[in-house]
Amino acid sequence: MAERRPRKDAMRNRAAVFAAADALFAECPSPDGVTMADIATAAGVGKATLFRAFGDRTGLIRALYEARLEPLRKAVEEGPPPLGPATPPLLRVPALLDAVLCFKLDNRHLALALERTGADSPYDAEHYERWHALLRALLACVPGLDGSDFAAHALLAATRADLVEYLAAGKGRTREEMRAQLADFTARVLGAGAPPGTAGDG
Amino acid sequence: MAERRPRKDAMRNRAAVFAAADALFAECPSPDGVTMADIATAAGVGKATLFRAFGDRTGLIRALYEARLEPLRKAVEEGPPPLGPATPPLLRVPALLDAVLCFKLDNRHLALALERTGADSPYDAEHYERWHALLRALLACVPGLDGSDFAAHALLAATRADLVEYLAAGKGRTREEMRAQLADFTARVLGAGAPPGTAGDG
DNA sequence: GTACGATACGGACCAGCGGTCCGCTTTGAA
DNA sequence: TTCAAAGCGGACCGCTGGTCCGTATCGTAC
Repeated sequence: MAERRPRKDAMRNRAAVFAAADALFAECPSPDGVTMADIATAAGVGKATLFRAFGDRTGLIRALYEARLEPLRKAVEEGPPPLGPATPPLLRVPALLDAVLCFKLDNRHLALALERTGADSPYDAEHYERWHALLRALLACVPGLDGSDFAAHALLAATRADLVEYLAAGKGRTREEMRAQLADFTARVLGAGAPPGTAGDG
Repeated sequence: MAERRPRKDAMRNRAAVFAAADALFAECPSPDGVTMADIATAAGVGKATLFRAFGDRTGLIRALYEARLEPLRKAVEEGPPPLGPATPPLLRVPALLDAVLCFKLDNRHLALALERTGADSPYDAEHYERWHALLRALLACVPGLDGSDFAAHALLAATRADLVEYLAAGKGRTREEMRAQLADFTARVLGAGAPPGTAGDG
């Protein structure tokens, strides 16, 4: 076994850092307002500890984000409908997008920090690939929908963190308004191939 | 007269800075790799000149971007169809989005630099408001399309610079592939009312 | 309980960035 | 030619992400 369990204090510090970072990002209006030194101080650890544990700022944010995302990921991969795998595509796609939107609303600060963390494209993140691959596969089942690959990107782009932030904080959109609008848009994309008369709901 | 013409050297320097910055951003893979000092050196001016002329880094990038965008803006506001105002909405919307996509492809470096310029949201830029307002107005004419406001945001999000960069550079998509896919997607959004005579699927 | 090697800690430290300041040069009109 | 004002530019500053190394802590073998 090359695996060696980390020391207790290391684990405790890791948890403390997560908590502190989460709180700080939540408080601060702009992710850039939160420095690594801030996080270290708030967590009661030294700066070097952050970098040792997470590599760099991006690594810390990403780790935190993925940790928060974990429940949703699990619900999608092995949970019950409408998120889980047993759901038919035409229902699952809107459910997925709605879940992503809600997650971003609930974790705006983190999503924002992640998506604009310096030089890294948000599209390089592993979880994006996951969402995209899944969505693409589902869209491929939709009749008449050409280019499911791009459509998946486009639909996910509609839930970009800074757009969500802009609409929610800047434009005062409520959560339910945004959910309804995204659902409308999604239905529009999904439903164009349906023969007239069958796609009744609005 | 409150207006006083700027001095010759000031104008010449401004032009030199534009040229240098454009070239540097085009060369450098990441916008962050281009520093203000780099631009100043390449333009043959002092750093302070940059800040005096443009306020800060964001101001410089924004000014450069808007300058490059100017022809397109004009074409949209007073040009001939399919971009100009005389075009019926169902034709103009795809034309606009295609034009935006092409612009971002042609100016990837600038668009990327602008959209992730530190703390500023790309949605605060004036030109975004312009595009959105226009698109929204056009979408409002599309029968059966609820939520033209959000739909306009979502369609524009499909042309985000980092997505374009990701698809073009990372995934090797050609220009024409991307144009076609965006056109498909746009048509899908526009055409939920069953496009006449098309046997599209298959 | 104690001694000891490995592991992790943390604050001083560094390079590089955006942004500012002030003495000097250029400009253009009298 | 003169001269005031507009503009210039490189030294300078504060702050950031990131690193280093002496030191404290942990887990273990005795």
